Amino acid sequence: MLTRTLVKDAHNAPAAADAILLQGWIRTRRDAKTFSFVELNDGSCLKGMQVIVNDSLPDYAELMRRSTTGASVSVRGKLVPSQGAGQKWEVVAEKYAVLGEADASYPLQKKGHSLEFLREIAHLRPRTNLFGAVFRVRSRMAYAIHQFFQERDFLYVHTPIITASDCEGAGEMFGVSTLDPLNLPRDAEGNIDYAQDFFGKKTSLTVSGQLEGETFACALSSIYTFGPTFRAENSHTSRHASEFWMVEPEAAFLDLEGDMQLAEDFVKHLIRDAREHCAADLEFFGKFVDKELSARLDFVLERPFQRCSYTEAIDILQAAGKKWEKNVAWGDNLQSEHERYLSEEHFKCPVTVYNYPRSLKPFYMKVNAPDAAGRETVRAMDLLVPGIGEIIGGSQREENLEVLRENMRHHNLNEQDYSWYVDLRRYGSVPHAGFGLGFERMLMFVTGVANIRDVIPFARTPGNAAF
RNA sequence: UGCCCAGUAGCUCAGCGGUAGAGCAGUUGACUGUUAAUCAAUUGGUCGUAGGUUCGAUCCCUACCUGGGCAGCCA
Repeated sequence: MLTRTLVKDAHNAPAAADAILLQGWIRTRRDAKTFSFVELNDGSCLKGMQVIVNDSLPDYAELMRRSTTGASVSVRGKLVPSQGAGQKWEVVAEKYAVLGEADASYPLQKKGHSLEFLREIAHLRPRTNLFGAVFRVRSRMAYAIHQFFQERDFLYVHTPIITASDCEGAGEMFGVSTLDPLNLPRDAEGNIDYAQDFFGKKTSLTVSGQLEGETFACALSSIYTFGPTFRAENSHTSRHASEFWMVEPEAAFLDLEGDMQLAEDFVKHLIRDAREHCAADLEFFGKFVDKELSARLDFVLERPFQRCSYTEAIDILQAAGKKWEKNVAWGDNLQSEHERYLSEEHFKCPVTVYNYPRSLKPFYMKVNAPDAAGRETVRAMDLLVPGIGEIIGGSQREENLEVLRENMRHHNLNEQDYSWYVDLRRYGSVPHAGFGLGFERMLMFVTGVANIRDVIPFARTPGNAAF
């Protein structure tokens, strides 16, 4: 029995072969006088394999009638040097079968489609060059994430998807409930009585595994999570999705400085890995998606990321001599236009902004000593990247029990709701830090694809959960 | 959630007060070691939905729906 060869491997064959078996989908067919060219793609690589089907094969006319774009075929034949210029090898079919036809209603054509249209046929778009390439890179990057952390002795921890904790500051949550919405139980005050719900309390889909991740870092030293995350924000932008994947390393005995370095090494590792293992796909993106891609990725690899404190960033923005939509003053959030200016115009490279005003950040971030002007900051950091903006957000966590409690009061949080989290500071507390990287945003950066909906297999955005 | 843009053939778009057009795809034929093949012919549309203005609306107005962009929220 002849085993199947992937198109990718056939292209890399060291020598001609008397018999190989290819199976895949037809991208296009071109008929010549006594034979047809059938271009077969199986998703293993960008480039299809050119198959020559001679009219001497039995049922040639009928086979070609059924060999339309989108049909699936099984081809057994000889791998021979191509007579044409476009490829090294081609396959001369000896046995040729159409497994599944694709009639005229098949929506994918040889010529380009708009990304908006392809989103409507998300079940078929991986059959296009662009999405095949995107999802090959996505798969490789997921692998590279594990490789990076495993090599550094970070343990992979599976934090819960359904959670009763609210990683405050991360965003709105999707509720998880089995209560009948038409007949909700009420407590004495008329509020929904979650005590009668499935878990006996109010639960939601996770917005971050960070708090749970910290508990494992405070036992196993260095951990990471990598999984889906859910935010019920009504965001309509090209870089927000309601369901996305996040990588969240957390390490004990790590400070903000080390956290920033880890983030930089991590991002560079992913880019280097994509360069090495997805070269053909990246070349495709460089040609059809973003002409600057290759130069930008090289540039990012070559230089250290810039670092600048929030306070310095404010000074830079105020000295920029630009008219801002929103004025910049110490204590304000950096707006999109400010972040863009820093990474795209001022530093012209990825930049890590750190030590943000305490008032802007969640309760768990470690508080710095006040500066000369008495201003309070926390050890937070955001990695800003040209073209996308924030790709990583992280911080050193507050390990001091009393300061953490004070922070919780400051944020109007009930300590009882976070008792297990507070315990980490009560028993053997250690300095620790971590960050979250938006996997899709990283993919946008690596591929040059401008919309987050196009780097997720099936995008969930407000009002849209087809498929 | 706010502001903005767009919905016309299967796809990408043009038309814009007088009743609908192109390219591609499809179909038919020709030609050819082609590779987004080429050439010729041809099929295909209650112009997003509902109201309104008008003698007359795809075109102007309003609302809604859908898609997209930007901002906020963040990753």
